[in-house]
Amino acid sequence: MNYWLMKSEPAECSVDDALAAPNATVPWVGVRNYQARNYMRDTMRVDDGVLFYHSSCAEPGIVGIARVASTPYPDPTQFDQKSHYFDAASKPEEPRWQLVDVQVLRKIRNITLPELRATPQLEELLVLKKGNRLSITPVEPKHWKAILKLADKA
DNA sequence: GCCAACGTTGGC
DNA sequence: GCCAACGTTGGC
Repeated sequence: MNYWLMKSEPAECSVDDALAAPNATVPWVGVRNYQARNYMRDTMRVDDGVLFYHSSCAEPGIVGIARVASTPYPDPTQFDQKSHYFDAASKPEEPRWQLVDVQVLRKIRNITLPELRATPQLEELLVLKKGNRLSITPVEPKHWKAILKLADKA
């Protein structure tokens, strides 16, 4: 069992949007970075833990606990000419972009970026590292536990 | 809007 | 394969 942090822009898909979807499950569309894709395609397993993170917004932070809810499959938006994520170079017989479904299990209070940075146990959390831009990063078990503990603090 | 950091592209 | 130019991410 592995753990992950996955960034989503709330203007695109917030944790509330995900909760409102059938089974609180959304396809993680729009990843167009090979390293992030490789995590979804090659490393993620169903039931892996996911920290749902809001990025590019007023209060960036971890807002939900989720799980990987499917095996990888082609991101349909890469073939949709009207989509912002359309990729003309990707062919249906050889899809370039794969995704997984993510199911939100519970919404938590927003553990904000400043709070994460102020937590000594999270010093090595990848998403806090300088220059990190990856939208999907692995999370160590000790970091997962520390964040769950923070989630339940008042 | 700014800008640091990083990824991708494409000419050579 | 190198690397400059360009595009994107994402916090502030």
